[in-house]
Amino acid sequence: MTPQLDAAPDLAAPARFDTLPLDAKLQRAIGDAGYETMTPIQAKAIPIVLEGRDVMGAAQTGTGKTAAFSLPLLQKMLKHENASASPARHPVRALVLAPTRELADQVAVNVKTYAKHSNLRVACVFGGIDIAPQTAELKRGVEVLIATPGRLLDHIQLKNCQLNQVEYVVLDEADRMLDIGFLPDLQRILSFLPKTRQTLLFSATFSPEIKKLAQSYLQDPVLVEVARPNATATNVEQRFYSVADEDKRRLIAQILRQRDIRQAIIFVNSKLGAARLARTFERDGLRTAALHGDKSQDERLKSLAAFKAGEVDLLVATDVAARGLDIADLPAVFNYDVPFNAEDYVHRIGRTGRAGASGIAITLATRDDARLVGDIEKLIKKTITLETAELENDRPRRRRETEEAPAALNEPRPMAAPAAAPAPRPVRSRSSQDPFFDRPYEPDPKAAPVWEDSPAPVSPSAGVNPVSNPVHKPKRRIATLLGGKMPT
DNA sequence: AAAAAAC
Repeated sequence: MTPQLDAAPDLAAPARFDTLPLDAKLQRAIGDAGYETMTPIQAKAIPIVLEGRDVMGAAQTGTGKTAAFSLPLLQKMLKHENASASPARHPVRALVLAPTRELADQVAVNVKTYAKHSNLRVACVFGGIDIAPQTAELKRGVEVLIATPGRLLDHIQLKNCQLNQVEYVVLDEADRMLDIGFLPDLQRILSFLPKTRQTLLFSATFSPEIKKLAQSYLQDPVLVEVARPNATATNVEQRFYSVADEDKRRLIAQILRQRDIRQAIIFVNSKLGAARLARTFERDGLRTAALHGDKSQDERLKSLAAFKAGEVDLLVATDVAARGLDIADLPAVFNYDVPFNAEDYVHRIGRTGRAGASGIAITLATRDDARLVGDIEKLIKKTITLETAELENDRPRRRRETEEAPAALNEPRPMAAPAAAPAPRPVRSRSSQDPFFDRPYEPDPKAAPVWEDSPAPVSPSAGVNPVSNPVHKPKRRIATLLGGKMPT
């Protein structure tokens, strides 16, 4: 064998975590998690963070940015790990900010996993839930704090935590944290931190304007880019369909069946739209959950957990779910609405195709969406071909009188609408045009219980009829529902 | 045209 051939595999081999100068406690946790080799963003960013430099890191969705900042940050934190033994006040040493509560929670779960063999105390605070337990935890002292901006400001105001000795700040989804909606809160929070500190910004998307703005929050930063910013993950198949609004639901049903997709997130642009669409899929008997800002935090976390656990097949969500959420092996993402911001498109479809898996992203565009689709094309630098949706079963036959109606239709709908509520919409009149309703109903005895088993009405502020959930009807899995042929 | 983030 020639020396060249011997050398080649070594050069190509991805760097291993165990080559990093990380404490044995962290190495053990990495090993426990089953991680061996680093992703490109991890291989590049971790040594630079360890050096103490400010970093602006850009890498595609699903390539391990959380570990890229968490591991070196924890390494740096280890010098504080026995602060809990000291009777003095315990200042926060590292702060991680995230734009949504679910993402903050997820980051905290990750950081805690990496920190589990150390004595570091990691806490997470966000709004929508009882503040008292968070206050108690903060007062006992934490070294690493993960937070959403609003609740953190609350805690600052209440003097529940001391941020004047923060050494490390991470902005996860940094471009979002720096955008106009978050910037005032962010600036207030930063005003409580020491000027001398290490700042890390990570995202899959950075616009030129945000990049420039970000410079003012960084000192002599290193730009770590493993892909052109705004690049979509290469392992996600992207398709765009031109379709009328009223056909969108049927097209989704058709694609789910044709491509045998077992689970999907369906993104819509508004909370009301999410609540409504989720309700229609639910009426169709699909195991569906909704995730949007008009739901209680308890419902939001339950929706996400049920989806992650596979107890729910369709998650209808607003952009609250667009960024960062790591749902293992999610096969598909639908954009029921084209997102208003092209960046959000990159993040939405980044929920699939994570950690090297393949995924499919399907965007449904009406004729009014041409400009938004153009924006996406420009951002991701890929040519978009708008396909015309070929709807099967365009004129479904009417069910004959003698034929037994699907059980789903015969079941009494639990419409216990309060007297004040408007009458439920007449869903049945549309049923014969709806492929879903023409499916025979086969209860799946093995189907996992649906989390909504306790009444979880959509928030009235969402403007949806406050009918209680059809909870006692077993939900059908997509596979069961769509497994057979469509009626002709 | 919206969503998110505190009470």
